[in-house]
Amino acid sequence: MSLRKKQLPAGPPAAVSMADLARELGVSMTTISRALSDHHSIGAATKQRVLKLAKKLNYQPNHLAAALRKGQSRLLGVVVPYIEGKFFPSVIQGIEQAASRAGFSVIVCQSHEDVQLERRNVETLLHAQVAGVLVSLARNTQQYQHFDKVRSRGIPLVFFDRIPPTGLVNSVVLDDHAGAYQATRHLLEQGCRRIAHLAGPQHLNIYQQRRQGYLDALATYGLAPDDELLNYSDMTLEDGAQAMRQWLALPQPPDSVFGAGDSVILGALQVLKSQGMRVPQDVALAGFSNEGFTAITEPQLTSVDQRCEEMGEAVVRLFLELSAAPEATFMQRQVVLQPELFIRGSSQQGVALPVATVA
Amino acid sequence: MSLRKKQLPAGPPAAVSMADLARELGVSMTTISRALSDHHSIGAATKQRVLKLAKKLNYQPNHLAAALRKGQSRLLGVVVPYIEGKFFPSVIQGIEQAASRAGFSVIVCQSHEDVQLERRNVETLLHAQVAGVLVSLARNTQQYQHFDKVRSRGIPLVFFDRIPPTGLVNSVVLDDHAGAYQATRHLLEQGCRRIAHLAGPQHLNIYQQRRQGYLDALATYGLAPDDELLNYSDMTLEDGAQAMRQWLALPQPPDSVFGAGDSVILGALQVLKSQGMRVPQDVALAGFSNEGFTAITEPQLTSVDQRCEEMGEAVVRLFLELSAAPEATFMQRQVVLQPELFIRGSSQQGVALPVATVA
DNA sequence: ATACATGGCACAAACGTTTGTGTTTCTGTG
DNA sequence: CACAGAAACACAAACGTTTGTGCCATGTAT
Repeated sequence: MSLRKKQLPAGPPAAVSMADLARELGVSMTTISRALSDHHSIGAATKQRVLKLAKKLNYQPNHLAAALRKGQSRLLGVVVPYIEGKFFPSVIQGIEQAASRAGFSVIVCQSHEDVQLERRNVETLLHAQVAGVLVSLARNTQQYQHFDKVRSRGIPLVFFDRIPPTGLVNSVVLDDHAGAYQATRHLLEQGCRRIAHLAGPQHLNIYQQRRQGYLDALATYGLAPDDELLNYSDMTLEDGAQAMRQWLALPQPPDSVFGAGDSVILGALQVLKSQGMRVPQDVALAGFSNEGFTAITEPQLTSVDQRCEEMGEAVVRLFLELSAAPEATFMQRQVVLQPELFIRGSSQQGVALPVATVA
Repeated sequence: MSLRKKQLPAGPPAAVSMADLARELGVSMTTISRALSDHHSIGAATKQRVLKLAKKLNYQPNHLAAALRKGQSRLLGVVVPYIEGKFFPSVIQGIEQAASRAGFSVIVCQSHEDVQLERRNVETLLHAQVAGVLVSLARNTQQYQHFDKVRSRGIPLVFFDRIPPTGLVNSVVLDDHAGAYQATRHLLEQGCRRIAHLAGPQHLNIYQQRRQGYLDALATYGLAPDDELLNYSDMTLEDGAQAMRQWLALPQPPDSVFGAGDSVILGALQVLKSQGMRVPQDVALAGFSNEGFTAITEPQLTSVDQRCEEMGEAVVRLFLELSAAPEATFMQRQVVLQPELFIRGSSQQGVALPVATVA
């Protein structure tokens, strides 16, 4: 009724497409498409006109259509066991950064340490036509056929941190062996000689490596490993507490503990304190992952940092290489990052100043 | 050269499409499509044949094409300020669960507390043709035009936890006021009368509500608020430490502190311990969020739990309602969840048994 | 002046679905 | 027997891009 310049279509959002631009400018859609993607066969003047009108009409490219046509989207699928804690969020953070720089978006799925869900997640990602799949394995994943589908579709597949035992994959890992070796050697340098180890499930590469690093460090000092001091578990806080209680009951308890995780070390710490033992004087502690809470326990926990963001970026870099060289999907590259040991009060006297660090 | 049953196409992944099924079965693509989506105009027998062949040939529907045709994907976009800590991962967890039940996948983006990035994230999601956008605002978001685009496209928009001050949106929030009220009343019931408050940025609805809950609880006990005991900050650990030091220097220091977050309370705790004050005897503490670390400090921290997973599920439920009633995009619904107070040692003697709980 | 390369653009066929509108066959009813 | 109506399926046009190829001007070398 009122005198508007143009009667806006009432309900529908009225998305503006290339066809609209083409009509408006009196050129073909080809020209529009090529102008927007900066194709060489389009004149500079035309490009300008197209760009300008696109801004003006607030043209939003439909990535779905593009993806359909090109058979490839700008989506990256990520599957992780969980996103609590510090490690995976940080890695994802790194992935997002690098991905968005390269013009990719990221879908994150959690497997909740369950192969079933992991399988379904991979399906979901394939359905979403992702351009790549980045995976850190669930704890109980022992079979890997669900990943064959990814490769058979020619989609780059990169594992990180928790990778399949067969080396025939592209992967980014931390040098877990080196991290464990450093931590253990640090304990040795503090004078410890009966060093216990809280190990994780050995079918996971990372825990295997950490255990080996521990053993090798002992060997360097000419120490034989003591089976009594080697505990295998799922690395929960309770697991650490239980193991520590058993060790304290030994005729000759350990003088220090290196844990393949931080929670498990926290469990040990709580038991030690409840039994009146002093940390690090009676028993020194070192963990793995450099979780956030390592800085707020008393004493603070020495721990191995995993370069989370770097790992995320490396994963994306590797993906980009793979997708640049389509034939190279069957390549096997492994990127290894170096960890860093954060020394705190749980393993060294004089460092245990929790409040001083805050001041 | 060798005698295989069929010469497999060498390189290409050879994705099987509806056209393939149609050819194989000698029917039209229409039939295939309708059979797969269980349309009523397809005979039961035909449906069976199609389903069977689909399984056999391992047919994978191309969601992109479907989304293109239908103008809507099965993707849900989520924008959160960050994914560290406990809250957002848990909410996302809830979202994922509910979403996958409804056949949706989830894209997660972080705004890193930056409006700029938030804006870009929303763009990215729109480009990905998401079916819905679920947002928790960045700390410094004060303008909201970038969300108009979403609504103008007719895409359901749901805010959660951190929502715009204008009530004209669909949202899911915690009853922050009730949570703060409960926590403060709990301190009052412990005999505290000089209760300080570590408040957050007041332009965010949640911190405003928490402050008000604190004030109202005081009022219930006939206590007037003391400006000296009200501290505003960004709620970091350092902020909490600094405020606590100032309060301890007062002629009449507080006998307890309620913090709008857990980190900020942790900062206060560390200062208290470093100055030889006993918690909760000299100063009782209560925080907000029920972060993981509240259970490992000494004493453990009393805190308000935010029903994270429930929130995630509620967000998706609301989204589903909105997308079911397309016209209702301009509806304004607000779902309010009730928090739960977890009482631990920092506010009540006899509860502070950190190790006993582990045993 | 003819031949030839080149820049700048248009045609039209894909990509894999969904869906409104036929078209055929069959069953039951008047 | 004729006819309405349903059941079961096919046709073909979308959805918004990308891209190989073809066309027509120029401009340059011969």
